[in-house]
Amino acid sequence: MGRGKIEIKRIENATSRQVSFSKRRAGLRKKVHELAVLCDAQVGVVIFSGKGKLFEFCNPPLSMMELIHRYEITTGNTRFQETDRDDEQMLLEITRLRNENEQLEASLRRHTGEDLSSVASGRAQPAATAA
Amino acid sequence: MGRGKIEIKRIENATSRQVSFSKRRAGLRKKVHELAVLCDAQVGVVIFSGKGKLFEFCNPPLSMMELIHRYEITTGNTRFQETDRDDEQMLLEITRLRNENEQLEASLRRHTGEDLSSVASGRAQPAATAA
DNA sequence: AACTATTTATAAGA
DNA sequence: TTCTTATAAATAGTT
Repeated sequence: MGRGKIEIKRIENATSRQVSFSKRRAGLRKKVHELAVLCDAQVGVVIFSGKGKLFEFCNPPLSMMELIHRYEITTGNTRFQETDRDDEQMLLEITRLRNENEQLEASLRRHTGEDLSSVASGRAQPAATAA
Repeated sequence: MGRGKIEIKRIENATSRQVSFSKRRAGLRKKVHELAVLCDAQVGVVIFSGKGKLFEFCNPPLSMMELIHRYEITTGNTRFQETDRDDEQMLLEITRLRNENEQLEASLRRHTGEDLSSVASGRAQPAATAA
């Protein structure tokens, strides 16, 4: 779409490449916006230039990170699956230890009349709310 | 670009909307491919239709997940930061509980000659290797 | 799915 | 870089 037809292959001239990159990024952004609005879709685009500079666009209501999260949930391709499994095990371990602890304290109370504060020192706020 | 100019607002007719969605997705895919090849860029697109169906495209050499990873590293916007903090706290809690437990067991041993197996049942493999 | 009248995007030039 | 414009490409409405 221009003064001449072009082949779709890497533009060798660095200046032309940069100019096309800039123009086509703008074009893509517009297309994404139109697609999202016209067709009621959620769209996110991530672009890294050859030199590694990041460009991104994403239409409301989701942010790019939210969209990525939805993507990961939908595909099941999430590095969180592994993490979540570990977290679940840690949570189970914490629960198990707390129960064991309570039983030990109860047993100890049965065998002594002493205050347990000397052995079971003040407990900090638990951190076991993580998912 | 068609028989008539259209306003950029949600297409109310569901059939037209679906047709436009399909056509424009194809157009977008082509634009993404051209941008990537012509300008030597890495591009990834994620689209969720209104009904939640996922469409994606990403040019080589990266996969979408690899691109997302690069995105997260570049922006520093990774949900791992938060998760890591929670994991660290859980690990600390597990360590604290185990220490407390040991002390309780020791105290209990001091007060009884009994086997503790009745109260402190066999402990499972700890899961505390998560990052 | 195809067609095509139009609109839109953009390559090259200024 | 920004503007211009000739031309290629995308697509809205139609069949």
